[in-house]
Amino acid sequence: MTEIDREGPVPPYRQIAAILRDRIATGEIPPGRRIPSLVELEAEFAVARDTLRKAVQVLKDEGLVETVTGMGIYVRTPDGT
Amino acid sequence: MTEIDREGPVPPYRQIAAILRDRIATGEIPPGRRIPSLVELEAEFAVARDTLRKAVQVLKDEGLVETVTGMGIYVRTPDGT
DNA sequence: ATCCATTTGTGCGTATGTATC
DNA sequence: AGATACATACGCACAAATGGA
Repeated sequence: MTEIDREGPVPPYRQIAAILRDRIATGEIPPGRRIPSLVELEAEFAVARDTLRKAVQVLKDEGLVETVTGMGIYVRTPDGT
Repeated sequence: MTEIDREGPVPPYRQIAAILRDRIATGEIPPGRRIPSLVELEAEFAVARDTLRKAVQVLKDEGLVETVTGMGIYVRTPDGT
């Protein structure tokens, strides 16, 4: 369980986005691989789906990940995919 | 078609769980027997599969039923199975 | 061995309502 | 009023297991 600071000024969805962004940057989650499902992330961060959706949306807007309906959310590779 | 109250405070998935729990308790659906499939329940209660999934999850947590992929949802017997 | 229909399992996308700050 | 968060519900797509033709 990863702790989220609910007191500070940074909303949970931004904190989670930052954490996932870091995991991608460090290669902990390499390109082409799927990131944990919303259900798993829900358990890890103890937040609602809605919050996770927003966090993922941030990464999608940054072009770091892309979602595939019925499959999951994948880390984008430098080139295609 | 069994009616579900969508006005009250009790969410549909809890109402459905209660209905199925009652059918099991009264013996209407005896131990070892299969419960109607999700498709059939979908028709009976006019709700989405996601809602039924949650209702079934409640009964699974209570140890009343168990699911078998490709087969169905079965009422557990006091002893095994 | 193959194919297909059935059934549950697992994902995400979207929408609505409520509550809090 | 607006942003954030949570719970619930519905829809759609794909995967895996089972059983029968």
